[in-house]
Amino acid sequence: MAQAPEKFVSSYLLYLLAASSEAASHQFHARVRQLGLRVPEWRVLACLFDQDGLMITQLARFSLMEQSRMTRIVDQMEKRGLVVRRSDAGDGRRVRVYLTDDGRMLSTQLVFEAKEHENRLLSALTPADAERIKPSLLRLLDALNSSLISND
Amino acid sequence: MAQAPEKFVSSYLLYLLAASSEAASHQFHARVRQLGLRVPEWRVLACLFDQDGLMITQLARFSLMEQSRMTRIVDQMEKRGLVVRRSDAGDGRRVRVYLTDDGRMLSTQLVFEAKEHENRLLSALTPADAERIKPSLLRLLDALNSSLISND
DNA sequence: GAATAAAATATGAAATTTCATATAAATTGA
DNA sequence: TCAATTTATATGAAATTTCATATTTTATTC
Repeated sequence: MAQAPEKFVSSYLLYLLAASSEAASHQFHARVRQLGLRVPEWRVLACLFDQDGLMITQLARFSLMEQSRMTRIVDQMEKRGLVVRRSDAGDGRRVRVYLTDDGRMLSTQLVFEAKEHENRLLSALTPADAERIKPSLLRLLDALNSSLISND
Repeated sequence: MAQAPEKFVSSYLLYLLAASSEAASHQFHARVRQLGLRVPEWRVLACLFDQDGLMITQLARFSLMEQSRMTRIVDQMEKRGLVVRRSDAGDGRRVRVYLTDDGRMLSTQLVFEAKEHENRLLSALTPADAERIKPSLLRLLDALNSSLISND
C-alpha cells in the first residue's frame, strides 16, 4: 500500500532525492503554513536570518527559485511587514532586503522550530545514517556544483 | 562564490535535501524539456513505464503532486497522444491511464537516458558515497513514512 | 435495500509561476 | 566619453497550480 511501483522509479536516484525532500519537509512546511506563511517566504526568512540585506538575486538562488518569482514574493512579504527593500548605497541596481522587527521575530522562532524538527528527523535514523547524511549531501552538492557532471 | 549564506541554511537538512534534489535533477530536466515535455509529464511516463494502467490518484502520489493537478496533466498528455484514459472495468470511479505507442517509445527512451544520467551522477561521487546514497535515502524515506516522526 | 459515508475524478475561480522582455544602473572597451 | 554590454530588478501576459467543491460510483451501516 502507498508503495511506489517496482522497477525503475522506486530506486531511481532523482526520485529518491525528490521524494525524500518532499517527505522530510512535509511536516515542517505544514507548520509554516499554519503560521500563515508559504514555503518560499519561510525560505526568505531563513536566508535573511543568516545574513540580513541579501539581494533579490541571492535570495532567489538560495531559495531555489527564479528571480522574477522572488521579486513578487518579496513584494508580498514587504506588504505584510516582514521585510523592507532598500537600494544598495554603492550600486543602484541592487535591491537589498532586510528583516523588519516582525520579520526577525518570526524568522528567529521558525529557525528555532526548524532545528528542533531537524533533530527529530535525525533521531529517527540509525546513528550511522544520522551522522552521515548531511556530510554526504554536502559532498553530493559539491560534486554537482563543481564538476557539473560532464555532458559530452 | 555562489555559496549559500553561512550559519543555519547551508547546513540545514531540509535545505540540503531540496538543493541536492534540485541540483541533481537540473541537467536531466533540461533534457526532458528539450524533448518538449515538462517534468511532471516525464514523471507520469516513468510511472507508467514501470506499471501501465495506474490510476490518476496513484500517478499523483508517485509523482509527488496533487490529484487535481494530475488530472490536468493527464488531460494534456492525452491531447498530445502520449497516454489514454480508460475507466476501470470493476470500479467505475477509477480512471486508468495507459501509454500509447508514442508514449511508450518516449518513456522507454527517457528511462534509458535517465539511467545513463544516474550513472554519471553516481560516478561523480566517491565509491563509498555512490554505494551508500540510495540505500540511505530509502531508509530515510522508510523512517519518514512509517513512524512519520512523532509530533507530540 | 435505503440512506449515509467514502473514494475517485473533474472543474471553476483565484492565486501563483513562468517566460519574455522592459527598465535602469554599472561596466567595458574603443 | 560614448556606445555597447552586462547586471539587477520589475512587470505584462500566458500558463500552471491550488483550493474548494461538484459529480459520480462504490462501500458501509442500519
